Amino acid sequence: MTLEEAIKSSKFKDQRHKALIHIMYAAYQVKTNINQLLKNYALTGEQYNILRILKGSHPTPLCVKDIASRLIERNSNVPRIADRLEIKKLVKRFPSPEDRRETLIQITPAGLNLLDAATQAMEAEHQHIANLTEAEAAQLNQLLAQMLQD
Amino acid sequence: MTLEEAIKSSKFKDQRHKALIHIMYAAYQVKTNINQLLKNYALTGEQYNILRILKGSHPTPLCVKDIASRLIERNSNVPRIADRLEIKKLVKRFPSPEDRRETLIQITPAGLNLLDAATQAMEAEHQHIANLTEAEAAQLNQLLAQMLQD
DNA sequence: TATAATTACATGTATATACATATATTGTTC
DNA sequence: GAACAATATATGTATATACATGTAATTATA
Repeated sequence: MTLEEAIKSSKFKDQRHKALIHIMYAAYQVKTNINQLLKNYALTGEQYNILRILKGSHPTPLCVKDIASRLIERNSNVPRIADRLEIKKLVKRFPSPEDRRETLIQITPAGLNLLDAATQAMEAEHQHIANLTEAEAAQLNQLLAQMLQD
Repeated sequence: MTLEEAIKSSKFKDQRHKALIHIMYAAYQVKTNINQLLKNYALTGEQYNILRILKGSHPTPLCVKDIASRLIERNSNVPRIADRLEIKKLVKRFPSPEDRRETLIQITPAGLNLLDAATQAMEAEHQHIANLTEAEAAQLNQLLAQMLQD
């Protein structure tokens, strides 16, 4: 479905205005697709993102603020998402011995297993979602980078 | 800030994978920017979107499902967002005389005034956010449309 | 070193998202 | 027209987002 069909409107002030709406529509489509896929693993998008970040540093645990600094959506509430991961025993949590204000979070073997399975499915899905050649994707990345620079 | 700086990572499988993350990052930046601006009008992004949709059909009211069908985020809960707009007297709500299952929603004069002020600020902001020429924006739109097709 | 400022995290509240279920109304079929 | 199916909205629950506030630990400073 095109953007115009999706929002039943084609009244854009100009191409730049349309591009802003288009980006939000594309992001929603991508997110929805990913969330659907992750339901097979009983994970939400943010839970998956946090597991992926923790795997990146594994076996070194990360504190809450280091996880937050790697998330796109900075206002996600890492302590509460970690609560849910901990209940499912996908991460464990313990106070930092060096700075007892910090809570260190580490992915468990169960977390690694689930993440690997989800990531495999995700990569297959990514190929399906992004109907672009590598050259086109590179151009899209260049335009997005330029748009966001100030 | 570039995507890589924002998420402290540059490990992408390929350009297509990066493009998906990039789109979600760009959308987040745009949304955050817009939400900040709308705080001056005590509106959330979704409240603004619904007011804009209602203005589009004004003075004809729209039922809940027609509003939902024009939103990018389809799972937004229109009845509850309408609750909040109604409390602020920005919309009024009444059962449809033709089909009493439907609730018709209409933007009030106060809603129109607030929306106009917010929209004016929004348009100025849009020019600032999207650091692209019209030709570049058109190219971005083309790439997004292609990415989302089928 | 006592006090103040800062930092890190947890928690509270409002809103939104995602989805399931309930209720009222309308449409369909026999 | 009665029974059933479909539709429209409302409501309930879990999670996430956005932001304010509280609390403990650390750092800075007088």
